[in-house]
Amino acid sequence: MQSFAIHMGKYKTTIRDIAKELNITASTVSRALNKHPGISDATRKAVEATAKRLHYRPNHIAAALRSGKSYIIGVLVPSADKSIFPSVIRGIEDEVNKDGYSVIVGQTYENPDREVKVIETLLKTRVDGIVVSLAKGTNAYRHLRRIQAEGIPLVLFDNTVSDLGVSIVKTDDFLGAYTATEHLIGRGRKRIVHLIGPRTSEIYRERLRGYTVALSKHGLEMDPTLMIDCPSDVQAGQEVIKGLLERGVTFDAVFSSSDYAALGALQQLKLAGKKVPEEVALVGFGNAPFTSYLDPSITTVDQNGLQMGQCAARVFLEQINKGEDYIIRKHILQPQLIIRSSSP
Amino acid sequence: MQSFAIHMGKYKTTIRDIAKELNITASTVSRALNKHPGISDATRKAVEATAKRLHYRPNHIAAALRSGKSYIIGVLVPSADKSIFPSVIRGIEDEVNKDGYSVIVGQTYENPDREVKVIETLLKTRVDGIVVSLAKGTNAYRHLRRIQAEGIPLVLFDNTVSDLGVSIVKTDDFLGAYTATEHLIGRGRKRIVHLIGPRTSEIYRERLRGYTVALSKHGLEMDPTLMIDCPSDVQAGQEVIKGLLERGVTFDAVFSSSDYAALGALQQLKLAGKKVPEEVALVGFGNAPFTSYLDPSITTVDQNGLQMGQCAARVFLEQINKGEDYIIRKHILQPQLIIRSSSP
DNA sequence: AACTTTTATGCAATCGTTTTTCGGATCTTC
DNA sequence: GAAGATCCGAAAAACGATTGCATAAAAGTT
Repeated sequence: MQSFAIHMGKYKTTIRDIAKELNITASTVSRALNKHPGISDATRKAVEATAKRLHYRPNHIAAALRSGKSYIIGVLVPSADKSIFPSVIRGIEDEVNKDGYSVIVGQTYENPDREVKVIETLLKTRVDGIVVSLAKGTNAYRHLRRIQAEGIPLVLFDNTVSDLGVSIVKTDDFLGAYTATEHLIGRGRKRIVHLIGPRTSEIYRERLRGYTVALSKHGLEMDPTLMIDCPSDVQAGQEVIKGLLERGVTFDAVFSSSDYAALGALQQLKLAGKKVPEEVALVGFGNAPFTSYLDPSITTVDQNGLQMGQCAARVFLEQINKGEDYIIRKHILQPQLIIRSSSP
Repeated sequence: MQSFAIHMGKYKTTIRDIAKELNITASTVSRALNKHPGISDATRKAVEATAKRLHYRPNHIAAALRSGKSYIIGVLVPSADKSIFPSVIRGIEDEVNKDGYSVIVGQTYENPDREVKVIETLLKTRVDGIVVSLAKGTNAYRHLRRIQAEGIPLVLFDNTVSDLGVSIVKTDDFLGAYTATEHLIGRGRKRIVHLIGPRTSEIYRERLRGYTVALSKHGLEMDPTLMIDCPSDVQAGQEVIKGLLERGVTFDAVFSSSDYAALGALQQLKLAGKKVPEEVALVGFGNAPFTSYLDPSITTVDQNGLQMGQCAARVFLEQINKGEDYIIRKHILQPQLIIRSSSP
C-alpha cells in the first residue's frame, strides 16, 4: 500500500500515518512538527525523519480550520498591472512571505460594486487580513466597516479614507504636489496648468491642494481656466491639452496629477509643435516605468511602491501579532521629486 | 447573545445556528444552501431567509477540508509586473472567477530555486490547480512532475517545456520572429542584428529559429557577428548595441527578442546619432505598453496576454471538470506584428 | 387497502489538524 | 521511601462544513 501510495502520489500521508508508524498519537506528531516545548528531542527527530520518509505535506486547510488562521491575506487593488500597484504587491508579498503568509490579489478595475463583491469573497475565504487601495469611485464604506466588525485586520494604502479608525499607509500627496509645483515655479514658470484627477478620491484632492498652496505661497495668480478635471489616462490628457491649445489658452507648464495624463499631454504638445521643455515644461506624478523612456523623459513624483507595500505589510503583521489591542497607525511616506528632461 | 453577536461581529454564525433556528439539521441546511435536488422549495427559501437574517457567511475552509476542493488556483510567474504577465493574470482571473475560483499569485523572480519553493507552498495550500510560466533558468522539472504526481491539474504557458505530457498554452514564437524578420527583409534590410534572449528557455530558441529560417528563406547571409546573446533588459540592449557600434560592425536593422532590449538599443542608437528608422530599423517582441509611447514608437510582436490567460484558464477548468481522463491540450496562439514608426 | 415508489429530511461519519485535559513515568528532595 | 515536581505523551473534543445511508411521510399504483 505504502509504496503504491508513493508511486501514485494520490494518497496523501497525514500525521496519523506518521503516528501509526511510530506507535505514538497524532497529537504528539502535531506538537513535534510545530516544535512545541514538552516534546523530547528524540521523538521530535524521529517524527521529522518519518515525516520526510513518507513525503508528508502538512494540510494547511485542516490547520486553518482548527486554528482559525488561514495564513492567507487578501490584497485589493484597482488593477494589478497599473501605476504603483505591481510594486506594492511585490513589497507586500516579500514582507509577509517571511512570516509564512500567502497573498491573494483581487482587482476592482475601479468599480465600487466589484470592490464590495471581491471583499465578500475574501471574507468567505477566511483571509487573516485585508489590505486595500480603494477604487477611485468608492464613496460608501459599509464593506470596510464589515471587515472591521469581523475583527479582521484592515490596512488601507494609497487611495484611502481617513475617518474610519483604521490603519493607513500612503504617500504625502500634498507634499508631492507642492514640491512639484514649486519646482516649476522655481524654473520661472508662471502659468501652470494642473490636470486634476477624479476628485472622488482623497489623493487627487490633496494633490490639487498642494498645487494651489504652492501657487499662493509664491504669489501666483490662481486661474480657474488652468485647473482642469481630467481622468488619469493618456487619451484624457491628450484631449485636455488639445482643447487648451485650440482655445488659445496660454501656459508655460503642465503639472499632471498622473503620469498617464502627462504622457497624453506630451504627445499633444509635440504634435502642436510646442517645444518641451523650452515652451512648456511638464511634470507628472507616480514615476511610472515609461516616464524615463520618453523623449524627453518626464519629471515626476516617485511614490516608492515597494516601500509602501512593505510598510503596509508590516503594519498588518503588527496588528495580527498584537491581537485585540493593536494600535492604529498612519504612515505618511515622503514622495520624491525626480527631475528629468521635461523640466530640467 | 445573538444581537450582541451581530453587534460585535466576532461570533460567526454557522449552518448549525441556522438549523437550530428552524428546527432542522445542519445537513439539510447545507443541502439547501447548495441547491441540492431533494430539498423542498419551502425549506430552501426558509433556510436562505434565515441565513441572510443571521448574516451567515459560508466557511470556505471547512468546505474545502471536507470536499477536498479549495477553489483556489495558484498562478506562478517570473514577475507579476513585467512583460505580458499582468495581462495574463488578469485574463486568468476574469475567466476562473466566473466558476468561483480565486487566484493566488506567486512570483519566482526568475529564480529556479524560488520556483520550487513557491510551488511547494502552493501545494501545501492545497490549491486545486497550478498555472505556470517557467523561470528562464529552470532546467530541472522534478517540481512539475510532483504536481502531476499529486494529480493536480497543471497548465504551462508562455515559457514552457514540451516533453512533460502536460497542457500548454503559448505564443507561436517561431512564427512571430519569422514574421518580424521577414518584415524587415521586406523593407530592404540586409544586415539584421538579432538580440537573442536566454537560450535556456524554449521561447528564445524558437525566436532565434524564426530569425534564421527567415534569413535563409530569403537567401540572406547568416552572419554570426550579428547574432548576439543578450538578456532581456534595457541595460543589456544598450551595451550590446554600444559594443557593435564601437567595433564598427555595420547593420541596417535590429530585431530584438524582447522589448526591453529593443528600448536599450533605441536609446543607444539615438545617442550615437543613428537615425531610426532611416539608418537602422528596429523591431521588438512582446508589445510592452511603453513601446507605443516611445519616439519613434517601435514595431513589435504582440502576444495578447489577456487571451493567453483566458485560454490557460479555460484549459485548466476543462481539466478540473473532466476529472481523471482529461485531454492534454496544446494551444499555440498566433502572435501579431504591430508595425510602428521604427520600421514603417 | 395494501403495495411500491418518490420525496424530504435526519443521523452520523468524515476531512486532517490543533488544543485542552489528564494520567502515568521518572526524577528530586528530605 | 514517600510526597511533590517535572516531563512526555495519550485521549478526545473541537473546527464547520459535506455526504452516504437510513427512514419517515407523502404520493402513486393496482
